[in-house]
Parts: sequence; structure tokens; C-alpha cells
Amino acid sequence: MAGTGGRTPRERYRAQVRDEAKRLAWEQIAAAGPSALSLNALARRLGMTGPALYRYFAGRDALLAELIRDACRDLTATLRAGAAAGAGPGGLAEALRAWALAHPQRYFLLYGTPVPGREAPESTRRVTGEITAVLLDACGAAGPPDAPGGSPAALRRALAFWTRLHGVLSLELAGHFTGMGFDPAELYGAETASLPGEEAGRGAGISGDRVPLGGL
Amino acid sequence: MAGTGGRTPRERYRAQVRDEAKRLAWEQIAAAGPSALSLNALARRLGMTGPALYRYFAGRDALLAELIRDACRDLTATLRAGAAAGAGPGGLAEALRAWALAHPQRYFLLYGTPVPGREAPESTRRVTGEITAVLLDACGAAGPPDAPGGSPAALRRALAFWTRLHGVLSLELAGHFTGMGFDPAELYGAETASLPGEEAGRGAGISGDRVPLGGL
DNA sequence: GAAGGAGAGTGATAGCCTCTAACCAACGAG
DNA sequence: CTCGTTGGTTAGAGGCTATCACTCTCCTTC
Repeated sequence: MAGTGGRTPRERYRAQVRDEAKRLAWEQIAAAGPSALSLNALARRLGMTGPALYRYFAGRDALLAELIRDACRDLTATLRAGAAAGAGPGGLAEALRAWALAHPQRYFLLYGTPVPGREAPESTRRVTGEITAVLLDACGAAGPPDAPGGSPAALRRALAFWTRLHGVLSLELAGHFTGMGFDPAELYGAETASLPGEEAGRGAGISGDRVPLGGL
Repeated sequence: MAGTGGRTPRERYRAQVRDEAKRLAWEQIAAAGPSALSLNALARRLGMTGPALYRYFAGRDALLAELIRDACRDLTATLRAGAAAGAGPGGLAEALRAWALAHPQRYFLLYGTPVPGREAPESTRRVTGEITAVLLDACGAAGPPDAPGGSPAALRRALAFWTRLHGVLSLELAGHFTGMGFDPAELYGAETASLPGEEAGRGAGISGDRVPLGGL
């Protein structure tokens, strides 16, 4: 959300309404999914009629695209903050998990079911690229220093890191673990620790390898 | 699809129309996503008017639920066939990947973004349970034989197997690997081979461990 | 301070959707 | 042959996206 940083009263009012609309839109999405996002209902909750919202957003798709872009920025900022604070792969993984648990719908809007026709716009692609870049950087930097800055091995390691995190997270958020009687956090922690550098017989791994397996 | 196994002509006709409707529904979903599934458009393509379809399906949600159930059954049958043919975890993983690549929309309907309000009905939950059971069985059976039939360690191993497969698959199907210049199949293969029993310094793993890492 | 213009909001409307109700035609069992 | 079941129709209520023309109200400019 861009906040109310406008200069003229009109700009401030406009930004305020836009922010409130987006806030309510997230509520609606959280309540019934992205497909249930309705400009009409949104406008009603804002105290105006349907067509008025078209002064603020070009249409339903534009609003959704903006929400996705905001979510991207939010996650990027979160991860960048973690990285800037010196968090390693494990720290970033925890930050990612915390963010996803706090905003499941945001996470699914970024990494969930894609809409076949709808290609992600350039701006979004760039931001998601940044997100993976942060993860890859942290992971490559934490691994054994082979050609610092992107050896194939580092890329492979980072990709495995990313996909494992996403595998646990997305299944957990989708509720596929409910009733299985175990703690997803523990699995996530094990997956987080399992990776950077330990495969291919490189040894016990770098970042701890706590309770390697079977510790349930 | 139940096929045309009815006895009376009416039943056969009914089954035929239902199957054709579901086929077209899958086409529509593949073209523009599940949210674009429209009973009206479907009926038009079937050569009838909208309300006529309500003789065959109780409503849009019922049709979608049936499609999901069919997808579940299909995947279950595929995996069961693989398991019956003696495929180990690696074989099942390959079967899963082949199925998902052939029917991405089916995969996402099962494991993609969940609709917040909509709880999966009992029938579906039972079938998805079977799917995971097949994977868990194969994985537990292939691991080192500790308390055959579901030790905590086997469960943990199987869960990691499942989540790793899903992590690579879902990101690949969603197109998040496009333009990264690497082969998802290779990553998937490495993840498939990385798991059953090799962690915690148990050795080189059971099912091959081909090009363990860094081989990109 | 008055005039003009930009911007916010409204009602009307077209066209799509889901789903119900009432009605009609045709098939098949008795 | 008769008549109930079944498949299909049109009509219609209500919701949605989106556009258009219009009003009103501020803010700017003279």
C-alpha cells in the first residue's frame, strides 16, 4: 500500500480510497478466494455504487494485478530485510514461512494455481525474479564457495532449496496436512536444514542438520 | 469418466451427454482456468440451452466437484497401476510427473490454490488420502525396514518425498522456471533420487542417486 | 471573488453469468 | 394405447463487469 503520501488533498483522498479498496479486496479474497473478488460488492462496502470504482481501477483484472504486485513487493521487502539483517538460508526460510502463514492468500496469489491465458506482466515478473534472486543469493553464498556468484552447482542447490520450501509450505497452506497428526513446522525445519551443501556426499551439511531425519 | 455402461437407452444417452459435458468442461478449464467454467457456454457447445444442463448436474459447483473427484480417481488409478507394476518411489514419482504434465489443470485442481470456504467433501478427501497413502507406502517400503508399516521415521521420509515432488512439480507447472535456463526434469529427477533413506548419513540412497548434485 | 475545468459519483444500460419455475414434447413401460 | 418419467425449451430474477452520459463539487485561475 502506497500510503497517503500525496501532496494535494485530492491526491491524498484518492490514495486513501484506493488503499481502503485494496484492504477490503484482500478481505474479500481471504474470505472466498480470488475468483469471488467483486468490484460491485467492494464498492458497496466502500459506500459507493459499482461504476464509481472504475475511477480508481481500470477494471477487475487491473485491481487483481495491482494486488499481486503489492504482494510481491511486500514479500520482497520482507526477505530483503531478513537478508540485510544477516539472515542465512535458514533465516530467510523462516521469514518466508512466517509471511506465508500470515497471508496465505497472498502466497497463493503469487505461487498458486496460474490462470492459463493470463501471462504475468513484466513488472510482476521482475519482482518475483527478485524474490528468487534473494533466496538464490543467500543459498549460494551459504554453500561451499565454488565460483562465488552463481556456479551451476550453486544454482542447483538454491533451486532445490526453493522448491523444497515451497513444497512443504504450499501443501500446508492448502490444508493437505490436516488430520495427519504431525507438525508441519518440524518438517519445514528439517527441509530447511537438509539442504545447503550436504548432498553428493559432501558431509553433514553446513547449517546444522538438526535432527536429520526420523526424529519426528 | 464412467463411460457408456448403462443398460437402458436412456441411461446410455444420459451417461454419454454427461461425459461429453465433462470433456468440454475440462477443455474450458484448460483454456481459461477453473473460474472461467461456465455452464451456459458449456450448454451452448453441447447444442442446448443453459438450463438444460441442470438436468445433468445440480449446478456449477456440483460439476466442479465431480471433475475434481474424477481427477482424483484418475491419478489414484495411475499411481496404483504403477505400484502394482512394482514401481518403487522413483517410478511412482515419474508416473506422477507424467500425469501432471499431461493434465496440469487436473493437478492444480487437486493440489493448487484452495478455495477458502469450500471444504473438500468426504469422498474427495478419501481419494486424496489414498493418493498420499500410495506414495507413503512405496516410500516407507523402500526405505530401510524400520518397523514395517509406518514408523515415525518412515512417515517423515515419505512426507519429505511427497513435498519435494510437489515443490518442483507445482512451480514447474505454474511456469516459474521459464527463462531460468535449466531443465526441470533434471531437478525433479535429483529430488526423486535424493530421498529415500540417504539422509542422516545413511549412505548413497537406495534408488540410484544418479548425478547426485552439481551435475547440471 | 467569479468562472471554468478536472475529478468524483450517480443512474441507465448492455451483455454475461447462475439458477428456478413453468411449460412442452418425446420416449418407454405397463 | 396410455401415461408417467425424462429431456428440453422459454421466461425471468438477481448478480456480475463494464461503458456512457450526466450531475455536482471542489480547486485553480484569472
